[in-house]
Amino acid sequence: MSEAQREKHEAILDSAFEIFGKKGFYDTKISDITEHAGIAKGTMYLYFKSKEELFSAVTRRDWEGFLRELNYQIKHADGLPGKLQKIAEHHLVYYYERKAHTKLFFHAPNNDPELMRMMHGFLSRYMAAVQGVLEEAGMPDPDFYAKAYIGMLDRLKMDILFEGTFTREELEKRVRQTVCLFLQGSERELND
Amino acid sequence: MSEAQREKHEAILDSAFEIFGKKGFYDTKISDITEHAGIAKGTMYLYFKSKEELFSAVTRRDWEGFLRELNYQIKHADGLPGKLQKIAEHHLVYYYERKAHTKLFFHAPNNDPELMRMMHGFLSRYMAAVQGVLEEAGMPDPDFYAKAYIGMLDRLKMDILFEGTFTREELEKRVRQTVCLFLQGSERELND
Amino acid sequence: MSEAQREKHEAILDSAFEIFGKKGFYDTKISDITEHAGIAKGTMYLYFKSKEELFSAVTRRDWEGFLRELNYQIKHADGLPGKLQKIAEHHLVYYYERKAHTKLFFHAPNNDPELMRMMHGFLSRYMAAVQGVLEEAGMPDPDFYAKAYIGMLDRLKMDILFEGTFTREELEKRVRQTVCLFLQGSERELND
Amino acid sequence: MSEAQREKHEAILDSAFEIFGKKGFYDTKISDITEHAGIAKGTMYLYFKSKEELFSAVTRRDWEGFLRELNYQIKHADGLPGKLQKIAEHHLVYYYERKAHTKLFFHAPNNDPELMRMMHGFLSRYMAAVQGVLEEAGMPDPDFYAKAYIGMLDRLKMDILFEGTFTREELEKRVRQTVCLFLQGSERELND
DNA sequence: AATGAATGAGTATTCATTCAT
DNA sequence: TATGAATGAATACTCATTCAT
Repeated sequence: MSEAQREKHEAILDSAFEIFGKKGFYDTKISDITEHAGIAKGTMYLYFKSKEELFSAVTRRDWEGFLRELNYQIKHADGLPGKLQKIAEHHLVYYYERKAHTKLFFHAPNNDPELMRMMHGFLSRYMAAVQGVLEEAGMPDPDFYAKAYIGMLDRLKMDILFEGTFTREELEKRVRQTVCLFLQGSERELND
Repeated sequence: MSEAQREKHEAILDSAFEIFGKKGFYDTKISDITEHAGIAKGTMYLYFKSKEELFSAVTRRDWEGFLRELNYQIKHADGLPGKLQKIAEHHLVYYYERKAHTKLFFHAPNNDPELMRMMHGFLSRYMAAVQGVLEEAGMPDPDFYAKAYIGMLDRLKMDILFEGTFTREELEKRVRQTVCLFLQGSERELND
Repeated sequence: MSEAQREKHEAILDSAFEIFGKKGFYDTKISDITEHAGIAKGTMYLYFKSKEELFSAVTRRDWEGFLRELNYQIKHADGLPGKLQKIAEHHLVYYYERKAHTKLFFHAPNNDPELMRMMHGFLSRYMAAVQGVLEEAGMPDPDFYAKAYIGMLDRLKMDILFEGTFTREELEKRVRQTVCLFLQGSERELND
Repeated sequence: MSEAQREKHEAILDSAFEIFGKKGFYDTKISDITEHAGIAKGTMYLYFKSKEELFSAVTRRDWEGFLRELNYQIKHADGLPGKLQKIAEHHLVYYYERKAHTKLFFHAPNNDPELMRMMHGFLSRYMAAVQGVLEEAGMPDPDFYAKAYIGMLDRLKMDILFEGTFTREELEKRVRQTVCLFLQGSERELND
């Protein structure tokens, strides 16, 4: 693939990310994307096999970036609390930066087994990364703890996505609270 | 509405729960549901305004049952740990019993604002119930803690839904672990 | 048919005249009419065989009234000009009084051969009445002249139906002009 | 639009004129038209927005031809009687040639405001042309006389459309009679 | 490589009519 | 007679994908 082709490939992905993120999979027409990219409808099919595959490619690029950055953050943080904090921060900031593209996560194609498999793979890699951190620290049952940690983060992202007024400061507070809850539990907060 | 009508209304909901749960919203044809219910296509429209509304009604009935049972469990449990345990158990058992209907949760109509609003309402009521338990126990920032707790449970349900071999025993273990993590944190598990 | 039945029969026709006249054949639902008449849907079918037949019956009643009155007017007028004037007056006043029911004339069922035949019959009787007047006065080719006269009137009714501001005075003026044109032609109006 | 496209556009209009004219708007399926034109169903929608718009386009093309020819005839005729004769001839010949397409005029879509507006516009242009002829000849109240003249013609066309045996000779006779009636009236025909 | 005209499968919904009560 | 719940036929339109140029 030539340099020019690589650029067109990226341009299509950029447009698709924009439009899918704004209107969702089903409300997006191929022509919406190709017009936004300034190319003909047929051209998209030279680069991607189908609308579903284009959506998959958008998602894949996004997730690969997520995981690359995640692993970088984990590698450059020290200690379990430090690493957990970076993980939480990364998770929440990621969605904070994609507030305008929520439909990418909530209006995906409903019945594409290929996409399902891919998403499952990404979640596994995310899981594995967190599990690795916990194992390294000597945590037993890292599978359970990793899932629980990610679950917390995933629920907390909701406010970020759908509450227009959520600030970066509140986000940082959530990060600290989550790490603290995960490590020390909530009991110590109770009035005896 | 007569008794006979109430029964037909329920019968349609039962069929819709079955078929939507098995094939998802988009892959289900109205005729699939009405044939399964043994009625004519037009009859469905005497009871529900549209396919979307039928899906909403199925979801609503299910969620109302979820919340009714949840509140019952909370009321009849004692102490914070006891109540948290019942909440976790309820959440996970609910999905355990609906393993055969996963599409109900993952293949809903993508862009029905009415349904979105309704789901949001149910999540709020779920949140409020958990928050109430935490507040009662004197927990500060109950909003944050409730979200984190529900997040953990929601992530853990995934294995239940998609891992065919998940047993009731494993489920009970997950419940105990979750309560323990939530109250005491994970740090104490570390090998120093 | 009992008296009560005759009354219900008329009540249904009255409702149908109202609703068909306001919304047209295709945009009128049987239930619109029966609700307006305060009866059940099925009851209509005890009095009329179908929606088309109901429309036909409405039209028939209206036309029969038109023709009855027409013949009465013709009988009680003297001389050709007098009779022609009454005919014109009757035609235009008839539509003037039905300004609120235009859809009865312009949104009839499109493909009901029965109705077509019936309408044709009424037009023939209308024609015959006018022809009779002309024949009586010794007019040759009364078929042609009757058609021409009715054609003029029918075109002139349009303003009455669709021009909201049309007054009874203007209507009377039209009547006089039409009779005059028909008898004496337009040439004498020319500036030589 | 390329030459090939212009041709396809016309081909669709031709087919639609045929089928609408034979079966009427409501009894014509889009697939009837596209099959007759030898194209796919979707292709029609590349050229026309909807079934209604296609019908409008057919009607428009037909009326534009009618008005073009009308104005040509008027321009090339001399004197009021000559011009009136050409108008009558044109009106009646037009329908004579469309005897096989009556449904185009009597089974149009019932409630398309766009089409109503368009038809109104064409009638106005027809009116204006006739009015122009009368005004030019110094006729007072040309609005009334134009309407009356067109009304006569419009009623006379009926025999042409629905009487299978109507000949061109009879048509010419009707034309002469109509002009004569319009100019000189019918009174002079009376036996005193 | 790029184009964009042509294709055609696929389905929710309405409402006149019936008939058991 | 009157009711009204149940029926089921019937059809326009969209848009992802193809392929001749």
